Amino acid sequence: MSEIGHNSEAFGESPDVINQDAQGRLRSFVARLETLDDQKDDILSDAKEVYAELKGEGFDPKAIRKLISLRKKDRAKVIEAKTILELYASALGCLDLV
Amino acid sequence: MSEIGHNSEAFGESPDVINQDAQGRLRSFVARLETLDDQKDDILSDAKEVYAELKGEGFDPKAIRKLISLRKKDRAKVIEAKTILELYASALGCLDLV
Amino acid sequence: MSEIGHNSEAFGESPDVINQDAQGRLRSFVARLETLDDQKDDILSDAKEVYAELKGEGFDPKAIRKLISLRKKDRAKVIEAKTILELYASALGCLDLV
Amino acid sequence: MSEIGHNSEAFGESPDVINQDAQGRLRSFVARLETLDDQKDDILSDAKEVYAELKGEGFDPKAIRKLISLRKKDRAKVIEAKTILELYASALGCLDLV
DNA sequence: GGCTTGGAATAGCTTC
DNA sequence: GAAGCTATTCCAAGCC
Repeated sequence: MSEIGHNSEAFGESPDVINQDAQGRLRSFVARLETLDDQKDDILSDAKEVYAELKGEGFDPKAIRKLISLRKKDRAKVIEAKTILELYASALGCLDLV
Repeated sequence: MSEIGHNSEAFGESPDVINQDAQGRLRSFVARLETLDDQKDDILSDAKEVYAELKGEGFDPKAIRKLISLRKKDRAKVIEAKTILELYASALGCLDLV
Repeated sequence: MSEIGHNSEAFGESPDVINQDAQGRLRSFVARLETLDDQKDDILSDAKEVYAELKGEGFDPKAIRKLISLRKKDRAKVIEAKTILELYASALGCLDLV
Repeated sequence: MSEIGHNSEAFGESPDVINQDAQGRLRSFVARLETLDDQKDDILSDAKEVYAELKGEGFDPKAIRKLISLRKKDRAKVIEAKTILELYASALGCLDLV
């Protein structure tokens, strides 16, 4: 393991200097990413509140999640999935379950 | 079973109808949630760019993902660490001794 | 799109039909999976009994669940721990130095 | 924290003796539960293989999961219905008819 | 019986 | 484009 933070002898190309530079850039990248992650968590938290609110008004959170998910998904794919399920159920003779 | 937005008092209307008010609130909730979801997608997109950038500078994206994940877990772990001791005592059936 | 068990080549038959062979294999797969699922349920049932028993002896089931979960994670962590060091080096862009 | 494993002065009722006993029983319970958990993991692993296999034959794993889930729920309902019937028959003193 | 936690499944991104 | 890994989502079991 090479000692990080040990500034070796004022040479511009020594491995340690490279590491120190890399370390600085790494810190910067990590900071940016963690900031973004925090923002994402805030948004998820907000969404959670909205779900709590609508639940408080008597709506079904689960149903609304599903609804939003469906709106986001491609309609064609939804239909295809349903078709396959019916196909298999039919093969098993339990179409009534679908 | 009581249904929100169900306006069938003494009317012969279909049960599958929601009143105007509930419909409006539902639209509002869905709009808010979809806005939040869009923002989340933007952030994920930004993070993606950052990963592309750091990769371009020779860093390993996978490793940095792991790093950030570990840092996040560590922060979370400190918070729950205080409960573990009690938990162990409780597991031994001698919580009263702690 | 190629569909397994879809025997409609040049026939006017419904697309929602599976051929005999595919149907047989499907039945077989489902049977195997349902057998496995039954076995899993038996095991979960046994575990439930153990938890009831230990609760009867004054232990805290919730704590013990947590304990077992932590032990499982620990074991997993030990296995991956050896990769983390390389990962950190990699994150710094200096894997070659390790 | 009380020192576990320290057998204090040969008294049968000291807390440490109680703890040692509790510790032994705890170990036993944990061992039983972890064995069961291992078995469960084996079964899940087997199921995973089956899903991989059927996928290899062109079936849609997701659809089959759904199908099995539906069949399971259905069976549960059938069993429940039968139970209720027996319950009523029993109440009417005509269990022999069921 | 709902609510909350934990585990399993799915989907998306990454790499080969 | 297929396969593995990670992250999110979903669901069910457990507890109050």
